[in-house]
Amino acid sequence: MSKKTVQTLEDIAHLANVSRATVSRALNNSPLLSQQTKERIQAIAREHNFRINAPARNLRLRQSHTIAFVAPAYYPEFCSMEDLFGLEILGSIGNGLHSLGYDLLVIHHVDPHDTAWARSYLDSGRVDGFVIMASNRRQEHVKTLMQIGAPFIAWGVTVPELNYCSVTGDNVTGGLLATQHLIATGRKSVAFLGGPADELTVQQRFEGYKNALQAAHYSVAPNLLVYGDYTHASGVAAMQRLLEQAPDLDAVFVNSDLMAIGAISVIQDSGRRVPEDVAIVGYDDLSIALYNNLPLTTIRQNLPLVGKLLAQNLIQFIQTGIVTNVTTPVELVVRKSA
Amino acid sequence: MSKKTVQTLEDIAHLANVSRATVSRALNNSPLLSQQTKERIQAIAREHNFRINAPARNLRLRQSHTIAFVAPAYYPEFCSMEDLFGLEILGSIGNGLHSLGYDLLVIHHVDPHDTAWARSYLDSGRVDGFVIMASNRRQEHVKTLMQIGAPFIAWGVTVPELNYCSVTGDNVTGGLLATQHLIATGRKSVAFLGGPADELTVQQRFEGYKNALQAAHYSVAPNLLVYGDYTHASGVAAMQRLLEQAPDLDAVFVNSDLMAIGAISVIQDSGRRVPEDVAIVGYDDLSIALYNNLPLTTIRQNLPLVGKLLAQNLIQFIQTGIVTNVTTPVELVVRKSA
DNA sequence: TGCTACAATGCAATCGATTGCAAAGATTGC
DNA sequence: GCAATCTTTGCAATCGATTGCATTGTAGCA
Repeated sequence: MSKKTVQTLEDIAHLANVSRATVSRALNNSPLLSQQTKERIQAIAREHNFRINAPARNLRLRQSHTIAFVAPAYYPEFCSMEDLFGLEILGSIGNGLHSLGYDLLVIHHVDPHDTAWARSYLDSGRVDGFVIMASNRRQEHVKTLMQIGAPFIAWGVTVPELNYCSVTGDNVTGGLLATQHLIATGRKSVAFLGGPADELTVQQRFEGYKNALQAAHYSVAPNLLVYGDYTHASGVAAMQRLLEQAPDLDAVFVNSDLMAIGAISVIQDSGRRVPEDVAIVGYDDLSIALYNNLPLTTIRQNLPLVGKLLAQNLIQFIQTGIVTNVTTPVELVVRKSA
Repeated sequence: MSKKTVQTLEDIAHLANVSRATVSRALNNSPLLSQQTKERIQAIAREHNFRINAPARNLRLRQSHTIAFVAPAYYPEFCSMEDLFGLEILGSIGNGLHSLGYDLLVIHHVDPHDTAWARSYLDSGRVDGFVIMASNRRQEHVKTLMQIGAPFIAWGVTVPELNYCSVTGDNVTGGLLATQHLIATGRKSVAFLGGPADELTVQQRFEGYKNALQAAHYSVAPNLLVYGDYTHASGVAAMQRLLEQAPDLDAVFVNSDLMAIGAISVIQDSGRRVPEDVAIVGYDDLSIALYNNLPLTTIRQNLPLVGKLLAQNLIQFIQTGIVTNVTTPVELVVRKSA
């Protein structure tokens, strides 16, 4: 348990018989040094297990090499789909950042109207930028961050007229794949249980749904359309409405796994069977989709890719100012519910 | 979007017509300053929305005010109960740390045999300590961290003979509550589907199970005992064995929600109904327990409290060296499966 | 040999907050 | 009135890494 004795550049400098400056250049692979010297010093540093002091470096360079993930507020008694989704995505962001030499800080933001939190983290030099989960409900965040000029990237469809980095799933294709699958398996009356109707995300999924129906010469019936807010409870309520409006439906494309699970319970309570009488396709492929008692057929977002892109593109923006808006692919995962 | 002009102590010092030193003391509430001066300076700082520069402070104080949460390795294709549990606990740790003025860094640790990661974070001054999820399988981590003298706190039963901080659920009571509930609702043959048999956690839950049985004058039958590894798949396998060994059981106390869900599917596939024919009690009360198609009766760990304690006690240890080992309460949550 | 050009390295200031010590000012006691 | 004491504040060194500029050393060329 010997305490580390080689802690600073100075220490390495002594060992190598050079100056601090040279060690610094060697470790940063500066072209000013001869290859030979660099290698010699790097070897010594490695040998002594040298780790550069982050606070000192951050102070000097005026950057923290740290990105904050702004987690949705945490309510133990209320767990929305976004919370679960956010948690599942966290890991892949961490991986992406790590390979770029950045650390991941998690901050729990409570009050969406509070504008001080971002400044506070930025001004104090603790983070270089933010990753936020931006549904429409959180557009506030986007606007706040834009206003204070904070570097950030958002998951979700870009708010029109605002120019910022984003990564979003291919919602149109998602809606298309889900609906095509239901049609292909012989369903005749396919309903759409969406997230909030005013969200672009939801409108895009609806477009995919509509396209698939039209391609199969199905009509888009208004009584087959309902909306929730991604939560389990809203899925239950929406499904109840749907069954009243269209008792003879035989399939539902649901905009989240959590709502899908709620919907399934309503359908089963009504005496119908899933998937025999009514087929269900969910969205996101959270772990609950797989582990649900009736494993969910669902649209999988490529979370590892999403996380990697969020990390890479944010850092690119910070370093170069280039704004990127990318769309990630989705795929259909067929399990038991459809 | 005016760029901040008041960035440093120096700036505040000018505004207040005092020196850097005085401003520093005022903000740190030093007793060396008169109350009047402190308030005046604090007011100015607040007014100008001053945030102290973290890297500079960290450099000078040789501490980062940041704690690392060591997340279990992230495998997109394999999501163990511990991963989910870890993710759900993350939020509450963050809250606990935040109220103590600490930040939360998430690090994804890949290789359990790699011993360099901890040193690396510590030596570089990026974090002051670690929170780890320590099941038996991860005892390696505990030993590694002890060896290098890293400050840390672990979730889980303490490894015997090692002296470190820990927080763990009241497993004996958990086992007791679950089993008592099953007995109280008239079950006659209550099985135990545990995690790994060599884990202390599991042994404690078994003790609670045994105590409840004995108090009700039930016998502890060896054919009612099986073990898994917390994963869904292992729950399925274990339940199959159980049904062979004891086809007439009418209740199972399962050591994790994920295994419970697997067990339920096996039971249903065998033509039995849950809870009518076989009652199931899970463990942890993860979100999947609530949202499962058949909502799980389970033992809830008080995650908000757990997170708070992990945060508080780790920081206490860092500051004072006091080693604490606390046990947090659990409660029975009755839903549909038992 | 003498001069220029350039490669390799070192010096020292800098980033911003903290703190031991010194100094200035206020108060008390005699 | 003056020294002694206490309160309040400032000076300046310090933490460790980076980098513009200066310096030393070496090679090339006439």
